Order: sequence, then C-alpha cells, then structure tokens
Amino acid sequence: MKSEGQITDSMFYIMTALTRPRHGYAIMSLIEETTQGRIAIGPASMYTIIKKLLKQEWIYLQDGSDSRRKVYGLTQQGKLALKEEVDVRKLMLQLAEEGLGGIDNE
Amino acid sequence: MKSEGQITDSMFYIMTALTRPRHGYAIMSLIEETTQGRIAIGPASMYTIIKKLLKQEWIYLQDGSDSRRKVYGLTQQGKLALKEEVDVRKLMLQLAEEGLGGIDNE
DNA sequence: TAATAATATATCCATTTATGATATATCAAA
DNA sequence: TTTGATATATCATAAATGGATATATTATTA
Repeated sequence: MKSEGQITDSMFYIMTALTRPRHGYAIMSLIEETTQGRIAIGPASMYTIIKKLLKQEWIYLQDGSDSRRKVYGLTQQGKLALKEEVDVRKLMLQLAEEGLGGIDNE
Repeated sequence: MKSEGQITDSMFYIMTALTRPRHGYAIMSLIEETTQGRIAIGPASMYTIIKKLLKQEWIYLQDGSDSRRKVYGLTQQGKLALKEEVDVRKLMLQLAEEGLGGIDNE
C-alpha cells in the first residue's frame, strides 16, 4: 500500500479503541469483546504498535499514568488520521456490500 | 490477530474488488481509483494474495481465461468469508465514528 | 511499419509487520 | 497462600508487503 504511514488493520483497531483513553490491556480486551473474539491483538502486536503510534504522535501517554496502568489517548493528529482512515474504509465497505448484495447466484 | 486465516487489509480489498469477476490488473486499478490513490496494491502483493486465495478456495479462476487475462471471482465460501469480515469491519467503523463524534475537546 | 505507451501477469528480495511464547509483577479472591 | 485475572514488556520468528524488474501482448500514433 501507498503513503508514508499506512494505517494497518491492527493500528486502526487500536486507534479506534483509543477514541476513549484506555490502557493497553483494556485496548486488547475491548477489541476482542467487540468483535466477539474474531479479532484478537496479542501483547506483542499491541506494544509494538503503541510504540510506533507514540513516535508518530498519534497517541499520547496520559499524565499520571503509573507503570501499572499506562493510559493512552489519541492526539489531534491521531484523530485526523483516524477520520481519514474511516472515510477510506467506509468506501471499501460500501463497495463490498454492494457487491455482495447484488450477487445471489454463482 | 486470531483465527487461522485472518483477512488482512489487502485481502479484504482484493476480495471486495472480486465481488464482480475481474482480472488482476483490473483489481489493482479499481482499488487505486476507488480510494483515490490512497491505497495502492502493487503486483507483488496482488499475485501473492491471489495465490493464497485460490489455495483457500475463496476465489476461482474463471474458465476461458487466457494467459493474458486471468479473470477471478469469489466462490461461495469466499462470499461468506467476506460477509463476515464486512460485519466485523462495520462494527469497528461504528465504534470509531462514535468515538470521533463524541470528542471535540482534547 | 516501427516505435511507443498501456495493458497484463509474474517473481525476486529486502523491508516492514505481526505474533506466539515467555517473563515479570501486581492485585483480588477463594 | 495460591490461583487467576490484570497489566506491561520483549525476543525470536513468521508472515505480509512492496519496489524493482522482467516479459509479453495489444493498441496507438507518428
């Protein structure tokens, strides 16, 4: 895929979870619960992506987080990036639904 | 992510494009055009994924395809898989939109 | 008609991403 | 007090991705 910082699936899911400030473990749980276990991001992926998002300044570490519960949130940049990503994903979803809807035969 | 055959972004895009039978080059073009260039899948990724989807029997090679234009389409299995994926993606999109909508402050 | 551009499939290989396994520590509950 | 849940973190490996490149065909156009 193109563009410097492509938003991967996992990044998208994590950023989505962070539209409300959450700590890492809560992010994983939310995604797993929301998708009824169909998508699960393990700790390795999680913290890899968290690091990347921090460096990119799309998320921030909330002040007052102790080492036990590190709470992250989306920065304004992060929100903008997510908004754009939502638009692209909506487009593709629409296409998929149109396609699936129109074909009942083989 | 979990489950044997996780559907990646690129797979999803390609499968979406194949809700209507298309040959490889047309798939790439469609995705690039639809997303206004924001997502582009190169030939390397394309044919890697095509192979995988064929093996998985989520797509089939249409009879009568010559070596110049190999037309692929979704199998019933493929359609089912795509449908499920659409549902999960819809859920996450909804979450993202709710989250973005609700937060205007920092 | 010769050359050029667009169409189309295909693979090599380096890079980037993702992830299972594992470690460590804290807290709650039985 | 020990078991299970919560929570962060990393290593080593596996998987996915993409740029570059090769090759062939078809269409265009000078």
